[in-house]
Amino acid sequence: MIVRFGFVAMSMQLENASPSRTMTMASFAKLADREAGLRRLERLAEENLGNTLRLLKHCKYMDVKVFRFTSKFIPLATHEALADWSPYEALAPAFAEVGDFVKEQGMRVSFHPDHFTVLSTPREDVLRHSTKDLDHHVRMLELMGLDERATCNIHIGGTYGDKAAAGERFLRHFAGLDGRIRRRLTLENDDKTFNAAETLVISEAAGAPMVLDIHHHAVNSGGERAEALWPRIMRTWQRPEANAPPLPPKIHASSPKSANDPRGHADYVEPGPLLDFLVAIADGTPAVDVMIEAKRKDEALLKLMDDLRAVSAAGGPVRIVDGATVEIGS
DNA sequence: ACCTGTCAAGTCTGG
DNA sequence: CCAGACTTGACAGGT
Repeated sequence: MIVRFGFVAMSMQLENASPSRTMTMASFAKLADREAGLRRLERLAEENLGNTLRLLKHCKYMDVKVFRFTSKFIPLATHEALADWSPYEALAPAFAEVGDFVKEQGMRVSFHPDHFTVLSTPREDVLRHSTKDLDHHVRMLELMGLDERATCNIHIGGTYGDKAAAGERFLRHFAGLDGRIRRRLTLENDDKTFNAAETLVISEAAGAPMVLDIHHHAVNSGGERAEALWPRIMRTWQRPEANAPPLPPKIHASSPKSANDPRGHADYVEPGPLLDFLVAIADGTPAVDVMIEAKRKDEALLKLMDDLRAVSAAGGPVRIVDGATVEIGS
């Protein structure tokens, strides 16, 4: 089984390379010239995209093929007070430049709209904002010229005291989305509400791939073993409706911050539990991509690769392929 | 140069 | 019904 590792949004190694510089609404509102303010937001976005290109070049240097973009490229992009503003045309060349590099390098990229995007909501206004946010993310991928292998990962959302009803509402709202949005969505189990087994049922019903977060599963397992769910999770990645070739399943990996705060993310990733899981699924799984979600970002990935090199050198079930790829099992 | 409170957004819990 | 927690990088305003 080929395992490619990736990381999220930013680098702890590159200096002054934030991809998510922003401006608060309070300081925007203070500006005398609104048009000049909008140009300034667009300049910030260009800077964020430029820094993302630097990050992608850094990925190339590290052999990293799997990367998640920040959701904060364009400050205040979907803010109600700026609804008349469309930054997309002005930013098209900067997005295209990022997309061209992704395609040149054959990278797998994604977004993870944050927890304000909730398709299980009973509130009409929240659904409208969520849909707008998803459209915003998909539009950025389209401006990059990336096909439907570039996805947006979301959680099922809140339960509002009735998980079954929330799940049904999610499916109804999901079905109501534009195909161009729907076909890019992946669904992830979370650490509080919809666990892996529950997310899997919804993924299957929606026809959307499921991202398995093994840390979330460790703290919200519902009594299931992730290995037992794996064959079904794998099948959700066949994506017959997508206008793009199939992708390897994706896994999120992080480690508990402490016994006190088991849901928090630690600086680095403990190799043990991750390796155990990968060994357990290696038979019958040709390839997976593993997103490292640790506080130390790319440094955590490099440290994990060091740990895996040590396992390999000690005769463990790991073969190092390159700086961010290993082979496990046969 | 460095520190602290705040930030557009949603949901859950506890009072 | 409302305040605070959750979680996170970066701003904003202060020293």
